[in-house]
Amino acid sequence: MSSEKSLREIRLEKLARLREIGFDPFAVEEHPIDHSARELLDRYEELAPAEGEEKSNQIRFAGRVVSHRIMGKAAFAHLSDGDAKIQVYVRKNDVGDAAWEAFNLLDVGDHLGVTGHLFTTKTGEKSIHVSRLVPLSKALQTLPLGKEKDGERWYALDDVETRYRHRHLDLLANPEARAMLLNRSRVVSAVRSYFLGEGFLEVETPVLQNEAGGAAARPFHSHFNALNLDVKLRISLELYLKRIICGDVPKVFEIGRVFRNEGLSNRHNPEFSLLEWYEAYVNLEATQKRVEDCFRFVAESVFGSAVVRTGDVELDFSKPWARVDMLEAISERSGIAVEELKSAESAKAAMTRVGLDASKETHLGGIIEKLLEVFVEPHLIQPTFVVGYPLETSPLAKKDPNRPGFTRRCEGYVLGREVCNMFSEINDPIDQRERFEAQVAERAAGDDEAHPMDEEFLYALECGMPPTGGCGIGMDRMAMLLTGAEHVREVLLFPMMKPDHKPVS
RNA sequence: GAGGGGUUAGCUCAGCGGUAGAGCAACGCACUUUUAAUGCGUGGGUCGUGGGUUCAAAUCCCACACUCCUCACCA
Repeated sequence: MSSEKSLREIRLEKLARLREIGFDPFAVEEHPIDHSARELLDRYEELAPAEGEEKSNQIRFAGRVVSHRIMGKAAFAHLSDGDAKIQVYVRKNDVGDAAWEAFNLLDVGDHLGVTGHLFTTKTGEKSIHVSRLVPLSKALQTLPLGKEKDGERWYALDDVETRYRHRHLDLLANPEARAMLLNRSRVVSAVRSYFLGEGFLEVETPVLQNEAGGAAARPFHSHFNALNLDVKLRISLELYLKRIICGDVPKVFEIGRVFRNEGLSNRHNPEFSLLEWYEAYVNLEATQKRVEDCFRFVAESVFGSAVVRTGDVELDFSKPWARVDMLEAISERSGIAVEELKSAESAKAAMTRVGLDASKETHLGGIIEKLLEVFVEPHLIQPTFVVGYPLETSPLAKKDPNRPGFTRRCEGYVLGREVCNMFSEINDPIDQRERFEAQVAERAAGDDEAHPMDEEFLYALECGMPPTGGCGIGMDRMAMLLTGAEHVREVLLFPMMKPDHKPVS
């Protein structure tokens, strides 16, 4: 576009002029910074010089020019270091003719380094009185930085597509979006430090696999040229991690990207970060306790409190989570008697009676989970564990010895959404083989998400795995609920987007 | 995959058959404590892409692309 081209050309001309007068911004390699903008503002009393001592109390700062006001032979600008911004005051007399011209050649978006002393303007704003300035980069594009006063903002970057496709613009222009993304990273770091602090070993297992197992999902397919081998991208971390347990590493975890070839939604991105941990010699209840500890630790270390406010809800992670029995919860919310959920036939009839389509259901477990999803999940706002999952949908969880047809499995819910899935891992290789065989039969019957047979994993179990508790938490969903994000894309730096055929501005 | 909304200047948006608009940003001049700086002046658009209807299309119709929302799909 010609107008945009001309804006860019104007900036290129300014760059050329900067170089002519000895201020080539791209030739500069460094500009040490004594304090962040936030520090300068917070520690102003301590850092500002006394009257007459300005020259011996110089500080260095650098940041992006986010606004500027030039008034004849003096000028103001705000420099942002991303976290906060501070005003700088430049006078022609103080910096000299060449630097003054250089300053006048700056645009919003450029990076500038300054040396000067702290002072307060007539209107009361803590600022830097500049004695020396160094342009550090020239932005050739105009940046969508809005104007701002007293927390009110004008003309900021709002277009969702631009925010996701050009995330750097979002990061530098939208403080709320930036905070969410940074907090997501802090959540992941806090999770890692929790498990390291608890004596877990962090590992990395293969992304490229012959068979993608450990979850019910369609995988992505790829090809390894050197071995002429079709491979799949992992859909979970589970089976490799349990093989490490079989190697007598009793506490192990991984935080890694997994890939599921499924739809997009406000809670689904095809690649997402999954945390899984496995702990030998502990039961389901101990794993639940770990989930509680982990959430409390993360909330406290990232947000400073175990009580997190998100939207208009206060989530309390300081207390043990509520525990509800799956069938009882369904019964309570749907009016279906627990007795009706004992056989596929009666459960189907009940499902139809409450107005749901039962025609696609092939087994009791699927019906029960569907009923849970419809009737119970939306009500689980405060942290809640739903205990007792059906055998058919839990091919890797130990059978509940006291309850035929059910397993020692539990899922945690917060804000009406599943946040974690944990169970006592099957360590009986004969049982595990039977479960896989049942899954293979379902796959043969047309369920392309049924779990494939994994002989390598079975061999490891045959070599002996101790009783083990394991759990998986979607890190993106965890970040969403802690940051109050409504869309998973708000906690992903670069969410999945179709190729854009429009010219890049 | 289905339905609905959107795509106009760098950004945020208005215009919805009759010569493409505003604010901010940009450019010029003035201004050595301003802060959504101010005053005066100036430039900037294949109106998402491709067809069609019409004397005339940003505007109406069709197709396509991207996008958002809802639904479907989604241990």
